[in-house]
Amino acid sequence: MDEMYQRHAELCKVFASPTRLEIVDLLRSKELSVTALVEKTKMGQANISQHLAIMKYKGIVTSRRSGTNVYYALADSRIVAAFDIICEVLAKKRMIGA
Amino acid sequence: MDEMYQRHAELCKVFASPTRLEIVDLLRSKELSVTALVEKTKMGQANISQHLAIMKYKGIVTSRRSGTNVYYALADSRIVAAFDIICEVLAKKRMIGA
DNA sequence: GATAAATATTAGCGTATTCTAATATTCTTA
DNA sequence: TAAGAATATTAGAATACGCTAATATTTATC
Repeated sequence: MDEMYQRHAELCKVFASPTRLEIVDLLRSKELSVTALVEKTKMGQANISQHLAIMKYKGIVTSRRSGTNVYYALADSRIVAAFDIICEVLAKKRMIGA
Repeated sequence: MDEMYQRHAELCKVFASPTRLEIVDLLRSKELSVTALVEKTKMGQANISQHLAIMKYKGIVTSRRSGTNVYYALADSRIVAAFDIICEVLAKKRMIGA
């Protein structure tokens, strides 16, 4: 039971980084290569690779190789659902002014 | 746009701690005093108070004083929905064996 | 096989986080 | 107003995190 919260927290840590959230958002509808993610996020390549490695290890994304490119995609569509719920909560907070 | 991911991440950080997740879970159906939360989580009082302060600042919980007791409750029921979605994703991962 | 492009890995620095111990504050009751 | 219960705050240590720079690996093409 206690270990369950630990596992839950480990998974949530994935969403505790702005860069990883941006990656999730970019992958919500289609897979993208590392290069594409680097261009869109305007972050360093090593950094993006590290974040993708973390997300893959946590089971949030999958990867597939095609030539020299590696394409990443979300492993579970419910991730987007959770993402959007947090956005709703944020939007509500804005209105209240918190 | 970029700041949106920052704010989103700040909110998700609340769920990146096993102790805070346990607090959210304990508060899912009813408000509880700090003492009750300390007893149920078996963590130090200072620690629980700190976590509650973080969660209150982030707008995840509300508090109400009654005598010497302070009762905390979830501020938005959708928090539980997001919590449960992550649990579903975790359960699926268990089956796959990741 | 050498070269070039795409991606991954490693090391290290600065910062943030979580916990404990000690102390302070708030509120009730006598 | 003094004492005790509930809660909050502060300081400090150990650990974890996110980024950059440099280097290594993988794959395709010549």
